[in-house]
Amino acid sequence: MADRPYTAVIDRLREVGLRPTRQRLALARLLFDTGDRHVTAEQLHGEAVTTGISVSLATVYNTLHQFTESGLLREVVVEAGRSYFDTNIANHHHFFETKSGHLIDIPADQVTIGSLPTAPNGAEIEQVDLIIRVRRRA
Amino acid sequence: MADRPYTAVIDRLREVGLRPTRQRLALARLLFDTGDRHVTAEQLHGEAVTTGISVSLATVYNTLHQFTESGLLREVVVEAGRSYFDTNIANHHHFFETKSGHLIDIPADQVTIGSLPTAPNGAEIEQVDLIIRVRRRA
DNA sequence: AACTGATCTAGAACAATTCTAAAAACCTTG
DNA sequence: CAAGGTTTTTAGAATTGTTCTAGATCAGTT
Ligand SMILES: [Mn+2]
Ligand SMILES: [Mn+2]
Ligand SMILES: [Zn+2]
Ligand SMILES: [Zn+2]
Repeated sequence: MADRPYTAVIDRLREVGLRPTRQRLALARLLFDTGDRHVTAEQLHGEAVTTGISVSLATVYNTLHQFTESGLLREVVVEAGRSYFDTNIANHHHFFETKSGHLIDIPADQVTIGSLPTAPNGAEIEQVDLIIRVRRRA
Repeated sequence: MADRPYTAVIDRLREVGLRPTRQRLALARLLFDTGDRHVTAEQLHGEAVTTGISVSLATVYNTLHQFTESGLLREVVVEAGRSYFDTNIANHHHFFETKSGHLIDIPADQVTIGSLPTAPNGAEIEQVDLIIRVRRRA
């Protein structure tokens, strides 16, 4: 990843059928080049701008949704007015720190969910979200 | 509950320190007189208006939040742009039908969550939300 | 009935997100 | 390597759900 740092990301986008445009590549690097993260659209847009990447907020939204539909990201809903996007697409759960709005991963093997009820009326389970809301003590 | 249908609701509001005003009583009856329900503010406002109850949307929001703070309701977050209020305050979980936006209760005893990880860094667990997202098959 | 704080209200304001339609970029083809 | 068709990006307007504001109304007390 030293002198051709984009090839991996380019391939990844091609695999899911998304053209590797300048803004998708830049956003992908912000998202995937460091470890797992949980970001909102405005956060990511802020980072891009700070990093000197010129990209519109509309494109950030478009890209986050495209990445989510392609399985590169997962959307986590914990607050009514805000969407988080999670670069960790492995099966896992979350602590949500109500006050700060921080999400913390819980590896799937640290939680045992047994005996799930069957989905109602021939519906199909898409995802199981476990969110543990915590409050930091004063 | 036949000829003095409001006394039960009045007492319930008094217990949590909320004055039994005309609009709070009317909304409480819409919420609690039939079985358990999951409603949004605008849904409830619509119902009130349809039933001939004159109440502003701001009051519906105020009331839902006051009821939630008082423990008469519980808020359920499943979609980024919308808040559901749940009249079932017993410990339980939810199916969420993505397409229709319907919530279906899962009694707590139908799910086994074992071995929860300890909350991070001296934080305190406030609530454990399990949401099973389902898609109805065509 | 008068008083006083609580509550209600219309409408403005707000925050996050989505939409629009025109410009720019991308990729294939000639 | 230019032209052409398609996809993508963009600024700004629009939309949605919710919250705020400040004046009017109401509930409970005297
Ligand atoms: Mn945000
Ligand atoms: Mn709604
Ligand atoms: Zn995560
Ligand atoms: Zn419920």
